Amino acid sequence: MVGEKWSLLVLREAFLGVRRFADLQRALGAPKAVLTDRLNSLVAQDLLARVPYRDEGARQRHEYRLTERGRDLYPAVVALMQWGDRWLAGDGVPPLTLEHRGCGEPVSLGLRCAAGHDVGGPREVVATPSGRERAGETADTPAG
Amino acid sequence: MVGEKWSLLVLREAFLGVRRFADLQRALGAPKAVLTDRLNSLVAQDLLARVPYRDEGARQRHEYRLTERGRDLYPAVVALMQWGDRWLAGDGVPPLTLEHRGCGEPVSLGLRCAAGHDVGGPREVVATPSGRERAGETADTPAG
DNA sequence: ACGCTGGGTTCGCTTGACGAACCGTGCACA
DNA sequence: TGTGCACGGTTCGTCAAGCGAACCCAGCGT
Repeated sequence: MVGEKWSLLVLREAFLGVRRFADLQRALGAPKAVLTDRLNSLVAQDLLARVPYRDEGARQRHEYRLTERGRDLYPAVVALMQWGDRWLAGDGVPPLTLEHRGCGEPVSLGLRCAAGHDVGGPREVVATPSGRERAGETADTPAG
Repeated sequence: MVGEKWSLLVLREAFLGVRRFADLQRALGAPKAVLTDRLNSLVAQDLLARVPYRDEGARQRHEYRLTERGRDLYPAVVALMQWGDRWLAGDGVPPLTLEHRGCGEPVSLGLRCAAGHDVGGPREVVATPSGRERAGETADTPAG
């Protein structure tokens, strides 16, 4: 659903507060036609909403704002950003630090279980489809 | 980098312990040619490694295992899975619950700041490129 | 010698991404 | 009253990527 080339990038910009077509285009460098298409499908999927706005002394236009469904993708986007900051540092794009509004401390994303333990990675996790056993794949020792 | 259509799907299966070409192809339904291509580029990007194995009474073959770089994408994949379980439930694919190995409690992904506060969403976060101010976009009230 | 299996490659077609050019509405200014 | 401009698109032709079906090859068991 977010597998098309620009979808996640558009959402990332949306999370950073970019809402206008031209700003998105500038920020991403995507061709207009593709951006139009991607925005339309994000709207169709109810990840973005097209809302009218008007600047002082300008005609009415539309901007694209996150819906609840779209906002809920925030962790996924942050996870990818953190990965990029960790592994792709120095590729031209400076890392982006996220700070908790008010408290000012850096924000990070972590996996933890209901008992409060931090989870380090896929090895510490067992996946079961809705409680039942997963059929006999090679799944007993994941992710090595 | 993970924007090609199947990359994240391949990684998801990898996190679930699927390592073999044929199993990946069965699980994903991707055409062989595309899967080959995707696996090669994931290997080239050092997200997967191609390691030899041999089953009893079979010839030596290769399987694809996550590298550290690849394993580090786990939070991103989990985030997308949780999003899917929340918003796409009932679309045929049953949700997958992740349990902490040993403790048995369900695992979930959360955003929190260094002071220990849970962060609810993009509104509670201020993004700054490596500490400096972001240029005058429309970024003062993000993600509405 | 033969066939089976896993892991591919090749082929022809369709779909998507791309940049450049064009369009149309409505404001500002002359 | 007309001209220019900016935003937000659409259209067009080209080129890359995704697709299913068919084919291929190494090596094992029989």
